[in-house]
Amino acid sequence: MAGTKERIVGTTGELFRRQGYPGTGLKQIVAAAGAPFGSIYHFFPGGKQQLAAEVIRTSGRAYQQLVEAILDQAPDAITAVETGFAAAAETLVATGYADACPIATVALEVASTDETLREATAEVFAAWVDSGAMRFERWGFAPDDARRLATVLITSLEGAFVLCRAARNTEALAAAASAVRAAVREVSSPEGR
Amino acid sequence: MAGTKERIVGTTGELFRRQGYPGTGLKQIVAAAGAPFGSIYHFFPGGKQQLAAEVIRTSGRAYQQLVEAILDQAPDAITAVETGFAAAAETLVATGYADACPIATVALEVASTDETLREATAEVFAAWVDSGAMRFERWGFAPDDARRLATVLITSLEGAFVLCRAARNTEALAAAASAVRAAVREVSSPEGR
DNA sequence: GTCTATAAACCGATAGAC
DNA sequence: GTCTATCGGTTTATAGAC
Repeated sequence: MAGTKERIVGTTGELFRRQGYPGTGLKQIVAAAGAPFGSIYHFFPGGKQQLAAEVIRTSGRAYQQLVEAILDQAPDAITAVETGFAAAAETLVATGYADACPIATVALEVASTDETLREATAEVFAAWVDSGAMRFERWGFAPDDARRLATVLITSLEGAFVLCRAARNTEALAAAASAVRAAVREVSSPEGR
Repeated sequence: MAGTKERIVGTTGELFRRQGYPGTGLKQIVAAAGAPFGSIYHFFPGGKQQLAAEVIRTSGRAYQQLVEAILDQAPDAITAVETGFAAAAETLVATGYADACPIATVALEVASTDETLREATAEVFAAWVDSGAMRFERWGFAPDDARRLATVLITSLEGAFVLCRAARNTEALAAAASAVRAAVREVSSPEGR
């Protein structure tokens, strides 16, 4: 039994993921959330921007926990990459190529248009990198390698999401996975470095 | 001395790159292009959607030629990856993290909302992969490796653009470049395959 | 605090003068 | 082919009843 505010934030997150920030109207949000229009300005006096900032941070945190749950089951980095990309592909297909990254669309939209929201997306991505780096360190990598590999993992997923959603197939996800595996292996057995 | 239509298409491309599709108004387009409002519907009877479709294909083709010009100067794949990512980082910094991929924002926005425009973005990405694959073949890679590496190159760039524009630094671009290099090297000297 | 009504501005799209 | 005026409709945001 979620409160009205939580329902608005959750619904807005789903709409942002599919339609982006300017593409989603407040009217559509309250209609989908089953909430009265005034509730938005009751809970978010700062209007659409304040709602968006909270949505970015909330769905960013939720997605991070989802990915962490997957990564933490893996015994090593290669297995983690394998299962992570497989799970992403499954979700993508199962949702008709709609549910990829919850904030990427908004991140690109606000990067040059809304400094407040850009900072919110930057914080989310930074938290993801930190979270991933911690796990790569746990799998035995040195701090800078761990940070670099976590960045590689996230950028590869994000880039593959763009191509896969456009093409409506998972080819880019498979190719991206192979590159991340290569990057992990190169550090694990550094023969040409 | 570009015609009004070409000026509208060019201006719209720049606005889409920064603000996305629903975030850019037709009024803003004609104002920025110095064209009368009626010209849009004179040249694009299908309205905003038809204009967007032409913008996606046009800027997709232009960006492809830009990248090809860089890749064709490289003697081998590793050098090409190196200079390609370096050029992307330079452009990003020089434009205040605005000029990254010309169609990624729109691609994510329309992927689940406009089937016509989604197909346009899919065609552009497919052409990019074909173009890159041809060059990797020229550098000595087998057809499927070439296609996979081209896909890796494009997805890595796209994903890095998302994080770099959000964070306003080029760290993700550097990490992504290292992964693409690793993927190329792994095929060049396949010891663990 | 919940909900409705409405304001003021803006949207895409159209009509029609020139 | 250029340009302006305007139409409905929708947007974000607010005022105020309950």
